[in-house]
Amino acid sequence: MTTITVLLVDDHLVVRSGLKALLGTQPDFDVVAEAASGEEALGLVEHHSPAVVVMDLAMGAGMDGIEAIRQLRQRNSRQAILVFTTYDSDADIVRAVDAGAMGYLLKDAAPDEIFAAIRGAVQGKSVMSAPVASRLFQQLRNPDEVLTPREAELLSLLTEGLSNRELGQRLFISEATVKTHLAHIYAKLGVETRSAAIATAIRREGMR
Amino acid sequence: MTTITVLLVDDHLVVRSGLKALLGTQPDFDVVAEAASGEEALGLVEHHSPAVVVMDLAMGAGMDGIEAIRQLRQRNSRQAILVFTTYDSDADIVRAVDAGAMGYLLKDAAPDEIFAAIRGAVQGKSVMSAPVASRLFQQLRNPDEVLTPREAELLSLLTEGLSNRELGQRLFISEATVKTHLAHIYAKLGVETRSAAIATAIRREGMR
DNA sequence: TGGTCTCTCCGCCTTTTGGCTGATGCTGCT
DNA sequence: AGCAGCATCAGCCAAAAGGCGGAGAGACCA
Repeated sequence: MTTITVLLVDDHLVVRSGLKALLGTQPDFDVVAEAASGEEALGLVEHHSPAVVVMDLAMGAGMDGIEAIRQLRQRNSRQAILVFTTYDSDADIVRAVDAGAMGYLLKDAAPDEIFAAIRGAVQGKSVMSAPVASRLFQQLRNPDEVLTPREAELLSLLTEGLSNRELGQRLFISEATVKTHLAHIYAKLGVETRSAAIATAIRREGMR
Repeated sequence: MTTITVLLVDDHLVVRSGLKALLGTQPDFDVVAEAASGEEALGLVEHHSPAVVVMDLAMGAGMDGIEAIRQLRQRNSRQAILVFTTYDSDADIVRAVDAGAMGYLLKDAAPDEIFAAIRGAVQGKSVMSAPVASRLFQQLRNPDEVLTPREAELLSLLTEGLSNRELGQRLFISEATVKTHLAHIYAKLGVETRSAAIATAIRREGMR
């Protein structure tokens, strides 16, 4: 039995100590360090070279989890990165996998599920919670409903409450183009109005 | 030194065990039970009569934290109830205090802050995290920005993505009245458009 | 080469929203 | 009695958003 060294990254102390206590019940896990922010995580990975990084996405201040994952990947570190977060937002899942995460777990996952995910991650297996997986499958099944990068960008700005004119200025495109994109977004989201699009977008993305 | 019995209520196992580990470092705390849902919490309070109930607001399924607090209060139980949650949403704070919570802590609070809050709660003191307190003060200082019940009702429906016409039909008022209410809501929220109102409303309410 | 996506842009027309002013009835407080 | 706040409604007008059809440029892939 090989020992698996783990770095925990979460801005909430209670979550870190809870996870640490949980992993402590397994003989093959060794939590070698904890970080409360993305910046801290980068430094600790350097010094400890853990086999697995378990990372929350929503970090209170500074670098968020996605960015931390991206930077870890760029430094060609060989850590397996597991996302461990509260919400199963479509955008977060895609972005995390895109950034190089090996797996995606929800915080309400059963202990055994968490253990299995970590053990799998070091072996190169990617593991995700059932709700997360089903979301991804649905996206694969309905490619029509997947926003293009540009559309996603627009939608994101839309949830800031910008007008068409402002959207155009911000993205350096004409208002006509903005309207075209919006029409496509509405169709894909299955809504008829900007308001409904904002509502579903914000709710869907898990927020904050 | 008296021992303070505590019931933890949170749907996330890691949070519960983290909090338990944290409270375990203090000699005067005794976590007598844990619940993963509001329903479970009600039963456990019956059997254990803890001095303090530490409760998360966002429970995955079933009864949410606010409702659990309300029901505990109705059963004239003498427990001090502490809200321990991730987001400092205006609405949640108000509703929790209204339902009978003694304090409102954020999950990123420092350990000492958590300890102090629990010890204070049994003595009838109400404690809240600094960001939470400042939100409440701001509401007291700027009563102009507090929505009337009717306005809040409208805003809530607004975040469903309804049009003015639909709002009117739903509330049995004319479209003219809807517009009047909306104008007031925009002014109080400090926004100019429906979109921005929806965005700030949903974000402010903490969501999920 | 041809087909498909994506992003970009146009015009025209209808509907929706928002700003402004003003007004009524009710309630509660002083 | 008088005043303030709330909820209700109206009309008018300008601005914003949305629906419809069409279209060109570049990327990518079979």
